[in-house]
Amino acid sequence: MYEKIPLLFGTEEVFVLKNVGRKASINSQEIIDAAISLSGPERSISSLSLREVTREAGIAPNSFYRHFKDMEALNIAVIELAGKHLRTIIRDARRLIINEKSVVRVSVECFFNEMNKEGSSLPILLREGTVGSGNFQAAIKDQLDFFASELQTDLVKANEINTKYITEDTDVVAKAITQLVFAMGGIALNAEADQLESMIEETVKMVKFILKGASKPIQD
Amino acid sequence: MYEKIPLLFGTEEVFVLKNVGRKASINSQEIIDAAISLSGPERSISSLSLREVTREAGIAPNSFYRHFKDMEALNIAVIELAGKHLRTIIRDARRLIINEKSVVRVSVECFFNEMNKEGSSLPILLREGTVGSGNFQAAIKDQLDFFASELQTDLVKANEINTKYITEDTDVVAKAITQLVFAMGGIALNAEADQLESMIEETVKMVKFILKGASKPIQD
DNA sequence: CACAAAAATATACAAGTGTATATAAATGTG
DNA sequence: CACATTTATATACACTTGTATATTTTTGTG
Repeated sequence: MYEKIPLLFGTEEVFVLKNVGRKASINSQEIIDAAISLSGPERSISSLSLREVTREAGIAPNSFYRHFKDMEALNIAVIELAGKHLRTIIRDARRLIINEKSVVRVSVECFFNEMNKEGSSLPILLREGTVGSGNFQAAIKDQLDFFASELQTDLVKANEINTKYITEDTDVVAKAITQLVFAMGGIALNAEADQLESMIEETVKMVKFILKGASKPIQD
Repeated sequence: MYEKIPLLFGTEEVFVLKNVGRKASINSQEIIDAAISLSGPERSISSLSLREVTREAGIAPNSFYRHFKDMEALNIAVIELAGKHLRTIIRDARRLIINEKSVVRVSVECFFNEMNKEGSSLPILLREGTVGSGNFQAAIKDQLDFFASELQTDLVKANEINTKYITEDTDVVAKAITQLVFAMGGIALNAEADQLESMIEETVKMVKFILKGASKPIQD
């Protein structure tokens, strides 16, 4: 798709990528969307066949290779997309936290609501557990670690502000909350819509238990 | 394999199952074992093909049908077996609890150790997350609910004995601990052997946080 | 308008799949 | 020993899969 064009830039020779020939009419995103729409409660992303995905995307099987090396590459791309999605959700959730509602409740509610939106990529991150190729699993682990790491940062900050209690072992607490919320989210995916509210309530309780259990009064 | 034999038993007609014809030389257990040995970190049980399993078991593909209706039936049988396995482990763990070591530590250690034994069916219960046919997922959910329910019973008992603190919301606490231990177990499956000890330590901490966070002093 | 380059498709093939049907092997009973 | 009955295998078929190779379609550039 691209051609390297040498240019003299000052004394340095640089290259510019130049587009020649036919423009790509198939978008990688369309393939990703097809994979997401095919995956569901009964179907994990890592079990989809190349032909299934291209069929859903409405393209020829071989066209796939212009965009991804193989199915593993596609699956990892989907996971990374879902991770990005997740981060924007949580960032947005923080903005909603004015003062009255608890941080925990707002975050969990955002998480669960976003997860139930049509075409969301979040469910994939929750469903795909601990199976798949090594690289695929590593990609999922990276996203969870990312989530946990941001959460830990928040806990540390909260410790600096709070004047009465501090949270111990912020790394373990962040990991525990992450695992728990993701596990509960995964269950909620298969639950009925009318059970969602009570599952949110349960998850909030669980997270609060962890936070309370990991806190101790400051001694001075 | 069996023939219904009508018998007059008092005034009631009853049936006795009688074995005629060829004795079964293929054991269902062998097929189950084949499935377990084929599943691993890179391969979920629900993604195995019928022919793969029969090949591993050393039998003809069609012989499979004498023992299971289809792959879903086999997968569910494996899950139920793993569940039984899990229950005996936890029962044994309780016997080990004399007094010095904490209940939490002993249970978690047993869980993690058993999970790493060669040919253990436990990993399947941890790996297979929230994908697969409806019946298959329901089978997994049943096992986790069973685990959580036993745990809740223990918590209620502990409340009756303990004279200073009681645990609130024992159902939510049991569910949280179950989800957390299973999630951590799933991660540990893919971890290096030398990280196992620290993961046990982390899990113990997490569970204690939940228990502590859900407890309050008795007021009289 | 040619012409080259890239994108997308068409065709093809070997390998694997679930399972229907037919056959063979093994076993208890008369 | 037959004979019925059940277990297990053999063969076969239609279908799906990943991908190699060849071809067509589309586009930018001279």
